[in-house]
Amino acid sequence: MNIDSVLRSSIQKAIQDLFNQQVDNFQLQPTNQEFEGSHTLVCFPLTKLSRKSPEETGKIMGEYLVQHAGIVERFNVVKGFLNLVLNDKVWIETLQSIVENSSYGQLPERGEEIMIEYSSPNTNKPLHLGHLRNNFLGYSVAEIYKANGYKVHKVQIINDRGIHICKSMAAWTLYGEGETPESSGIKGDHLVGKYYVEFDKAYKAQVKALVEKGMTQDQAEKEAPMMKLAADMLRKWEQKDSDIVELWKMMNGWVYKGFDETYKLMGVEFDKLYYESDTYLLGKAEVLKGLEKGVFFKKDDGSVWVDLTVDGLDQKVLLRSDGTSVYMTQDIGTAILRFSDFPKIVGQIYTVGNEQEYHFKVLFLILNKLGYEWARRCYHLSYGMVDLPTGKMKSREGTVVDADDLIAEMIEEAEKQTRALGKIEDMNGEEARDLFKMIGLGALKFFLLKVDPKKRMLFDPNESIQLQGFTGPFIQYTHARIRAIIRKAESIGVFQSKSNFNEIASLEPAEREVIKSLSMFENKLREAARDYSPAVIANFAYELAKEYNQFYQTIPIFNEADQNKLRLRIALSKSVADVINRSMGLLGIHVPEKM
RNA sequence: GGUCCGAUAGCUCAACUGGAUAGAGCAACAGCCUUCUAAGCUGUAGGUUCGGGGUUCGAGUCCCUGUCGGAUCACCA
Repeated sequence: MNIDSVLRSSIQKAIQDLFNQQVDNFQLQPTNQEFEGSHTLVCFPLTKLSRKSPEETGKIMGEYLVQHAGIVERFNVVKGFLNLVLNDKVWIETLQSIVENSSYGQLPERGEEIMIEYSSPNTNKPLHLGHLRNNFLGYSVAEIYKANGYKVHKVQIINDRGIHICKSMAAWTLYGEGETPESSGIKGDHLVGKYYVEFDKAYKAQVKALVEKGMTQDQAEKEAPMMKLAADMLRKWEQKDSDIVELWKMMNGWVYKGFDETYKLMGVEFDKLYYESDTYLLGKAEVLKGLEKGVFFKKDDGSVWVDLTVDGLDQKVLLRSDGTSVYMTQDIGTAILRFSDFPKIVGQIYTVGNEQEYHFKVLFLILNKLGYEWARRCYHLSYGMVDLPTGKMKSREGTVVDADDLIAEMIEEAEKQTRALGKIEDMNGEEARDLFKMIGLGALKFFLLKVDPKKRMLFDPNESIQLQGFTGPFIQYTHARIRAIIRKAESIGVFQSKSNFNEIASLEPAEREVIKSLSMFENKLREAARDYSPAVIANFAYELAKEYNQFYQTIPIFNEADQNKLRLRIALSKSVADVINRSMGLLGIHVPEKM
């Protein structure tokens, strides 16, 4: 049963009967901890209907509900707030229905498909902390949408061409001496990244030398031989020069192999990959069509523009005067391509940092102007930058936190702290390694996902490896503890008869609180999807675990002589473990049987 | 300069979209292991929600204004 909707319709009926009015937008909120009750009706807005004081209104409503709504046991009114105490039978029935619902936390199929893009790295350097936030967010939002009944397609666009990769290619050609991942033992993406740094070093030295010889900064930046070489490679690549294309393929191949390893470690995956080298020429035809339709306009020099001044934005170039595409053109083409690849999707979610907010605003406006109905359902999942205690991450200053290094450190730290507690002596080597990985990654993912995606966040390495308090491992630990209880319950045969809680008359407060938390899960799922926010799930999972730990601490489960009550406690525990497992799964975090 | 975000306990974050005395974790202090895992639980202390106006029964939340951060405004991606 759904308590909220039952209660809402009772309240609606009460208003109807008492005040002879049709209202359905009254405010029903959770009761504050300090007052008795679970649901609170805010009475101020109702005073217009009742023409009585808020207190009086609350009292009348409360009395009516106790008499007519079967589920309200008693009430109290504090100021204008009507606090409702539901009878324990309702909570017991709620638990019963959660226990019996094997797909609790999976909302019904909507028959809609949606696409989500995330990761989308450049191929000239390895992934870093910013990519971790991006990937974890994208993966998690995809899972949240699945749980909301959507069919989800996860994609990324790999920025595999352009001047950035040519820089790495240029430096490798000059200084590489044939070095490969195999010959050096360096992971492919890191090796290519190494030459990207080499390029930058050599380039800067050349610019400096030219400026000292009297060139202006601008001129020097264009004239430096390193840059000319990279630009030349880009030109040759576009002309499909076979030597350059071979080199490009080889180095990108190294990077992909490296990325694959990192993605595997991170536990993210994709249903389809788009490559910029395939899509960068798309969109031009669309722009020309739009030009014919009069959606865009042409300037005297031949360049094509969109005028967004009526939308409060500027004019934006879509085709250069030489007829070539820009980034925006390509994104228009890619969006349309994706809708023809997946004709059933109703929209797209782009997981991209907030520095590109303007870009996506423009992109969606343009798609809309081109007449694509689905443009309304395109959403930029914009997230804030990750800062370090030392300030911003800057690749040039070497303050970037490398994804592979960070994950390795987290796992190492998890191992150190786990071993120190001495609880895993009976595990074999492989089990232990899996556990360290689960805990290390759980800590990292939870740390990055518990914060509202929109907000920029601070990554403090010391805090992220903490395993106590509002952390992933705290929740994993709660799960492991419950699993120990379930194992014990199984060994003494508690599950042998089917659970039926009808004969239980009342609950302990701690039990009631846990059921209350459990019952919020599906609402949280909807909220998380609506807000594109895994943080909603992270907060929920934490609240649930905390609530359960209080129960665990105050009530010794197996001391209970009444078999029905014992079964209820075991069933309650199992439901918590299941919901923790499921909600952590939505964050891409695994939970252990023991830790 | 225009536009858009943000500012909440010493630190990191919440606050059900306008509701009650603004909540957690970390750090500090004081307690709880012969019991189902102490990666836990209980308590103490910590606040002019950046400043100033306004809107109303009620504002951390909405409006105006100022201060301080950040992003963005390329025939770059």
